[in-house]
Amino acid sequence: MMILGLVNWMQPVHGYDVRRELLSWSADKWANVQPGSIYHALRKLTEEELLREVTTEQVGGRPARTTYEITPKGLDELDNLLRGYWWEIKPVSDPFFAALSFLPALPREEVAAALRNRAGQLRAANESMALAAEKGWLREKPANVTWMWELMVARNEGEIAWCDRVAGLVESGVSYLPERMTPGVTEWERWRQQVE
Amino acid sequence: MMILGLVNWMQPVHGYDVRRELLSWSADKWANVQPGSIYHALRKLTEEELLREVTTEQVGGRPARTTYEITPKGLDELDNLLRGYWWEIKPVSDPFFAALSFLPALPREEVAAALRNRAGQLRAANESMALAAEKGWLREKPANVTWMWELMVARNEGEIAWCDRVAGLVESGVSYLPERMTPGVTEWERWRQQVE
DNA sequence: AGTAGGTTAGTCAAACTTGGCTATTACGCT
DNA sequence: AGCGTAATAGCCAAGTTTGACTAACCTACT
Repeated sequence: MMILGLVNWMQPVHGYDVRRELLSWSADKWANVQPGSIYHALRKLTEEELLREVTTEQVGGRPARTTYEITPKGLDELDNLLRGYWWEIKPVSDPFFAALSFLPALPREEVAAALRNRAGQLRAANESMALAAEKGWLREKPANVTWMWELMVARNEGEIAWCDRVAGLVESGVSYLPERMTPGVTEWERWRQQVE
Repeated sequence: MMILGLVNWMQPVHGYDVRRELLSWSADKWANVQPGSIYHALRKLTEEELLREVTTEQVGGRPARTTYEITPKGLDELDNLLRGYWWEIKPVSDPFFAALSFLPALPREEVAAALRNRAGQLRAANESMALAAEKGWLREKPANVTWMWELMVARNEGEIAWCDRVAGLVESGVSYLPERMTPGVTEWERWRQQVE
């Protein structure tokens, strides 16, 4: 868990601080930690004795805030977790693959257009990151943050080339079917006709 | 929803068929559809009137199987969903980013080793895909399946280069800290000492 | 002084996901 | 014939995630 690492780093902290830090990293996008999950996670980790409550203070009539810190057991577990993430590749789930697997369901022109558009979006993302690097924005961040961006850029570059290439193929009208099948009216084409 | 697309494609189908098809695509890895989710999804989609039950037959003492097909409303919704996936880029959540954000928590040699290892794993994955392409394995699949693989390969290539480059940087001992900060004993280093 | 709008801190029910479980039938092997 | 294994079909309780909501406080402007 991400949360454990953050608590270790920022301890002693209360939930709201963790939440703000995560949002400032836009971690809600690349980890799956929405605000609502945080408090649950903190309680669960405490139950497992990886965290420990420090104080519960209340300021005025606002909700009481509980502060947590990590336990030795938690430190150990975090070390394990981290190692796991570093050494193992877990294939990530990308909804674009789902789209891709239903490729024949959209008309060729649209698929090609969507691919070009995708390439464009990726290019724009890369450029804005490059821009941020040029201006000092990154100079204030630790190196690993910069590297994170560079990783995204690297992945995106591969994908841009792919998008353009496949868009070309789709436009060129190559058959989607495996070689040995005879082309003809497929299920998909029938569907298209129904929707329109 | 992925399930909706499959039902449309295979209709009329019962849950178990969908499950097998998804597993045969290893869709449990890149979509989040584990066997258990399928029946729930089917019922929910039926409730929303995107699907419709066709028959419920029973063979011997086995659980009765219910067959579903898509409704016109479902067809429409699927069309929308698909367009969304094609035209919008949704940043994917990758636990490796989490690892990366806690980079200073591991000793340099280990980070470098893990990165080299990662590059190696990615290379191996790419090679095995290339191999599968050479042998006829792909010839039986529709083109979009091949393209899907090529997309993974393309992304991986970018990442391999990145891994090697960053591994080099880490080994070279560059500071993780932003330029204007003075190097010194950081929080992280103190942690390392505690764990060891 | 009043009030609109933001910040602080956390709760909660509803939705979703998981993966292990059941119980039957079919198949392969000795 | 007997036995172990695999396939068939789906259920369900437990665990997670979500995002909308509350309710007080602060501050800055008119």
